[in-house]
Amino acid sequence: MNLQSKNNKKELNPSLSVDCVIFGFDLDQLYVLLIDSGSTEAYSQSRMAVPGDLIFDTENLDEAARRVLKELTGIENIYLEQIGAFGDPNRIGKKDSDRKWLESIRAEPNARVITVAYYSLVRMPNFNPKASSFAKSAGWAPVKEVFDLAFDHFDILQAGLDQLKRKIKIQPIGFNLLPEKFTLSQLHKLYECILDKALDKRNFRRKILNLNILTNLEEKQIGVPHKPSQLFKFNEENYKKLSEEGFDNFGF
Amino acid sequence: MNLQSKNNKKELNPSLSVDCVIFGFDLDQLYVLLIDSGSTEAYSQSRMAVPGDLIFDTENLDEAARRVLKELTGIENIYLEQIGAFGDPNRIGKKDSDRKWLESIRAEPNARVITVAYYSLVRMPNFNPKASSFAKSAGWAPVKEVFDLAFDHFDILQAGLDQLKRKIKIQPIGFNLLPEKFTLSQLHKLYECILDKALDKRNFRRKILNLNILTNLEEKQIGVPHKPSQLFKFNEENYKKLSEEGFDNFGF
DNA sequence: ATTTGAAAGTGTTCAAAAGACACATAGCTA
DNA sequence: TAGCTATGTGTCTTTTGAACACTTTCAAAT
Repeated sequence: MNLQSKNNKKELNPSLSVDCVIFGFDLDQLYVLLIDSGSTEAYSQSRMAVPGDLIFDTENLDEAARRVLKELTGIENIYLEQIGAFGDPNRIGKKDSDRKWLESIRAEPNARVITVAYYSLVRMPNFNPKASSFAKSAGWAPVKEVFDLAFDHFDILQAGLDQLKRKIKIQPIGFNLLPEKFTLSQLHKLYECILDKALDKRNFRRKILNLNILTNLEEKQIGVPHKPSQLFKFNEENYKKLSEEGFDNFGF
Repeated sequence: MNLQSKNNKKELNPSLSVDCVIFGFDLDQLYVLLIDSGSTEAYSQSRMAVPGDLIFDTENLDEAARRVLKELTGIENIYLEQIGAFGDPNRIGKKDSDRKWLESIRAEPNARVITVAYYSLVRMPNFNPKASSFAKSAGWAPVKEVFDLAFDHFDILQAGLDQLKRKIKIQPIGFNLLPEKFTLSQLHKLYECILDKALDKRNFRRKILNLNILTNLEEKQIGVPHKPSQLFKFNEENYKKLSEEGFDNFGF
């Protein structure tokens, strides 16, 4: 940082926000939590976006992201990782609909806003949007059915998804999307959804079991109309040992 | 982004900067370009930092980073990748020396500054700090000998190094650090320096040659006091083909 | 009671890649 | 011409990845 140029007119004092791409998984497909930032008095069209807020004075970036998540979903201690900063001068004013919305709602609709994007993984059943007060118009959308979002939020979503794909190959963060007790099939399905490709069932099981980061709960599914599956949970201690040994590849 | 809370006192209008971790390689070890932001009239202690500047009104984040690089080194078209945003409220005021420096040089020494960090890879001989007008006090420091930098720049350096390690395993960006013509030993050494571990010579050669992204120039080193080595160059076309086929692992 | 449907669970074989390892060669220099 | 120094090369073993099909268990329907 070179802040010697004290009074250069060209310098920037933008607003700064965080935006959170919140992923969920319902044992069948991957979802993202979207809010409808339209449907206000002044702007009535639906306008899906990733939740976010301006950053406060005293909080660091992670804290701001956690606050947004907490306010929206009530959930704390969520898995959270920074995607990066998005700061195109025109990022919030590219589309007509964005400009109209900004005019309807902001004192300075042309002010530049730079955002720091995060993605996070939550256990979907822990958050039912309908039950939240904040989220009058929040809901889970299947990631594959999202094509268009406010501002550059579609780019942010894609960047989050890319990072999740990369990350899940080198750290077992996927457990944050599953219930505490889960079956190998569910885990298998999760990896297929995130990586967006089919994985051989037997090979997947062998590999994940060989990692030794699952504890077999010696407990079975009940009430399912087929052979009941063993339930497992994530074994954090073994995972710690594994990572200390310098583990860095799931190889899926 | 949820900008509905127009006039909330707690919101933030920070300054925004970019900081660039510029890596170089002299065929022997990895270097980082540092500037001495001390040695001004008002503050005379040496104070090494990564180069950076405030972001201007009209430029996007990548452009700002490129501008900093250009101004400092005169080099354009450098390989550049965002590391992420660093925004701890206290990131520039943690150390006594930082606070003193800020007081000596800034109108509002306590103003919050959020920075977007980049790392970039340059061919060291293309930039000799001594020859640059801007960089009266810029110089290359061996990465392994850097222990302490201004603000949170040491953290930023480490984050850049980590990202470089990760990235070089899935994209051959290392060529940006080598001269256009290089030997396999030089490439080998580069990978060892970045990954900070020994790699078997024969296995390395086999793997890198099998990728088919090197063109043998049928040209030899001259004047070396040992068996002269073949020279190679990076074959961009073959690399493009390779990545389109879905290549994502160097496996070192 | 029997059948049906649906997902669970399980091993082997083949091919490819990773890892370990040692000596002859070419050019400079003294 | 002897010595130094880094180059360049191949094989074997082990590990990992990929392909592949049938039996089992339970609930639900008949």
